[in-house]
Amino acid sequence: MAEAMKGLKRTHRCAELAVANVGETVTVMGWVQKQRNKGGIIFVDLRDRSGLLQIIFEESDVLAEGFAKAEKLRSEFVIAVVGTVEKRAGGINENLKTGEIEIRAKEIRILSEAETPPFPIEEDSKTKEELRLKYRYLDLRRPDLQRNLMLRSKITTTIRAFLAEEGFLEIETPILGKSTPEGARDYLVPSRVHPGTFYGLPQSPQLFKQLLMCSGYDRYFQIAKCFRDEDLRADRQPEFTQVDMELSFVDVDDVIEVNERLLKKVCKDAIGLDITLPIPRMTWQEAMDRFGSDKPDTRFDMELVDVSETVAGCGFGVFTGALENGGSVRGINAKGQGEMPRKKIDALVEFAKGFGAKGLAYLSILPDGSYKSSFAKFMTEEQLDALVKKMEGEPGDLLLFAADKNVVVWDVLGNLRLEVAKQMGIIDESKFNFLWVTEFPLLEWNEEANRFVAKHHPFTMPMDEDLQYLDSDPGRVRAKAYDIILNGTELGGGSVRIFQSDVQEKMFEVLGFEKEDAYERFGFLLNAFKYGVPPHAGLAYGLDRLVMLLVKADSIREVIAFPKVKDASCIMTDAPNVVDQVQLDELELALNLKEKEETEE
RNA sequence: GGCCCAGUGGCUCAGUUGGUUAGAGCGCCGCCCUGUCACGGCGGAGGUCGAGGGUUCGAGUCCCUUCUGGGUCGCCA
Repeated sequence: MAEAMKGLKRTHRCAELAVANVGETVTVMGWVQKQRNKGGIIFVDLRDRSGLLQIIFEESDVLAEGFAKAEKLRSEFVIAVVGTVEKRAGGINENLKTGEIEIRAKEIRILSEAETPPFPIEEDSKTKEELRLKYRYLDLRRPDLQRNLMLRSKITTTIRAFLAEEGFLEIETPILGKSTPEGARDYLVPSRVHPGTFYGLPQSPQLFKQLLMCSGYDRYFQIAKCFRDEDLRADRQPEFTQVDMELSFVDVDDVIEVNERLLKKVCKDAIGLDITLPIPRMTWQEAMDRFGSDKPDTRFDMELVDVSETVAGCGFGVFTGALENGGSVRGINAKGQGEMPRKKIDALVEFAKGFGAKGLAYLSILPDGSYKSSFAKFMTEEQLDALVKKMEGEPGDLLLFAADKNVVVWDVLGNLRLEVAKQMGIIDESKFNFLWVTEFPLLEWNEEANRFVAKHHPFTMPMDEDLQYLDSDPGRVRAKAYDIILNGTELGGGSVRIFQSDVQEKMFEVLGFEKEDAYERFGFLLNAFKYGVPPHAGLAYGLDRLVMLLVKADSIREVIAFPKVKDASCIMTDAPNVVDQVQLDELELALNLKEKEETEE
C-alpha cells in the first residue's frame, strides 16, 4: 500500500551525500535498485538520477514496523528514507561514488510499489532495443541514458550561455510554416480553417532566420526542432534538433571564428576535452582528392592516391577506359593487408560495387616482394613497379584501385577507406578530430531532373572570384559554404547568404526556376530583401549528433529521450495512429489508401 | 523500394548431420541467514521455439510467405 510523503522533504539526492555529511540526519527518496536481506539486517541500494546510495535497516533503528516494510522491498519500489549518514562499518565499496558511507534508516515509507520490470534496469543494457523502446520510461531510468540526457542538458545550457555572452538573441520561429518542395520531403499538417491546404513543418528555420537578419536582430540563435519526412538511419531521426544561428555583417571567417570558440567551450564543459584552435580547414576539393569524402575522418591516413598518370597508356582496359571517359584511376594502400585472403578481398569488391563501382582492382604485395593481382597480366613489369612506387607500396601491403568517373571513384574509395580501416582496427576511438570543409561547389548536376540543383540551398552565396562563371560554367562555381566535421560525421553546416537581388535572381535562373515560381515560393524573402538587407551568414549544428559523438554513443537514439524506430513510428505510444472520421470530416479530408492498408484496427 | 542481420522461458543466450520429456546464467516465487554490495544456502515455478503454410514417419533445426526490430543503399536542397 502506497504511503504519502506528507511531512517529509527530500534533503539530498543519493550520490550528493559524502563523508562530509557523516552525522547528519537526511531524507532521501528514490527507487530500490537492490535489496539484500541478511536476516537481521537489510541492505538496500537506493537509486536516483545522481547514482546509488546504500541504506541499512536494523530493527533497533527502524522498529518492527519499519523493518517489516524493508523486508517487503522489491526492485523499483519508490521509497523515502529518513536516517543518519554514517561511515561504513563494513568494507568500503570502491565501485560506488558513495561507497564510503551509508544511511542508517530511522524511518521508511513505501511511496509506490512496483511490478518486476520487463528487463533489468542496469548500465550497459543487453536488452533488445525494441523492448527498451516499448518501455522507454524504464529504459530512461538506466544510468547511461540518464548520463546522456543530463549531458545533453548541460550542452544546451553551455551553448545558451556562450551565445548570450556573445550577443546572440534566442528567438523562436514558427513550427507551422509553408511547405517548400525543394529539398527533403516535408511533414504536412492539414489546415482546418482553410480546407485543402497544408502547413509544412520546418526542415530548418532557414528563411525565418534570414528574415530576422533583415529585421535587424543581427545575431540570432535557436535550439530548434526540425522535421524531415525521409527514411531513418542510426544518425537520422524524422524529428531532430538543430542549434541554429545567423549573423549579420559577417563573412565566412567571422562565422567560423565564433563557432570555434563555441565548440571549444562545449567540449571543455561537457567532457573536459581541450581542443586546439584554430580547427584545421580543408577545401572541398582537397577533401575529395585526399579522402574521397566531403566529411573526411582524419583520425587515420590511408589517403587516396591519384594514379591516373601512372597507368595512362597501360594495357588494362578498365583503367584506360575510365581515363578516356574523363574519369580517373585512384587507389588506397591498406598497409600490412597484403595477405588478406581472397574471400575477404571479394567481399571488399562487393562492398565497392554497392557504391557504384563496376569492379575493384587489387594488387597484393607478398612478403617476398612479388605481386598477386587481378590485373597484372594486362601490364608490364615496369608499369606495375611504377604503380606500386606511386602508391608507396611495400611488401605486405594491399593496394585497391577504382577507375571510373571522379564522383564514383571518390565515393567508392572514400567508403572503402572507412571500411578497411574499421576492419584493420586502426581508428583511434579516443580522438576528437574536428575539421572545417570549405568552398563547396555551389551547384550539383542532377541527372534525373536534368538540371543543376543547389548543393546547400538556393540562398548560398557564390565565392566572389567565381561569380563570373555563374552563366558560362555553373558547375565550377564554388560557394561560401562550410561544414564542420567531427571524426567523419557532419556535425553542422552553413553558408554566407546571397543578399543582392540580382545575384539571387541569377541563381534561380541557373536552378531553372521561373521568376514567378521563385516569387510564389520565396516571395516574402525576396520582397524583404528589397527593403534593406545586411550581408549575413549562418550555421546550424545537429545537436543530437553532437551529443552522440561526445558521449561516444553509436546511435542518435541513445541521446534522444523518446526516439522513433526505423519506420518513423513510436513503439511506446503507437504514433502515428488512425484518426476517427469526425476528425477527417472536420478537415474535409478523405482517405485514398492502397489495397494493403485495408485492414481492421 | 533494394540488400544484409536478428527473433527460443521475464532478460541474455546455447541448441550437434531434422529424431525420445527444449537447456544454461541472470531474474522471479518460498524458506533460512545481523555487514552484504555480481551477497550466500536450500527448494520451486516458468518456454512448444515471432506468425502462417509446406516438405517429412518426425522440424526450433529444411523450404515458401508474412510480421517485428536493427544496419545499409536509394533518399536526406
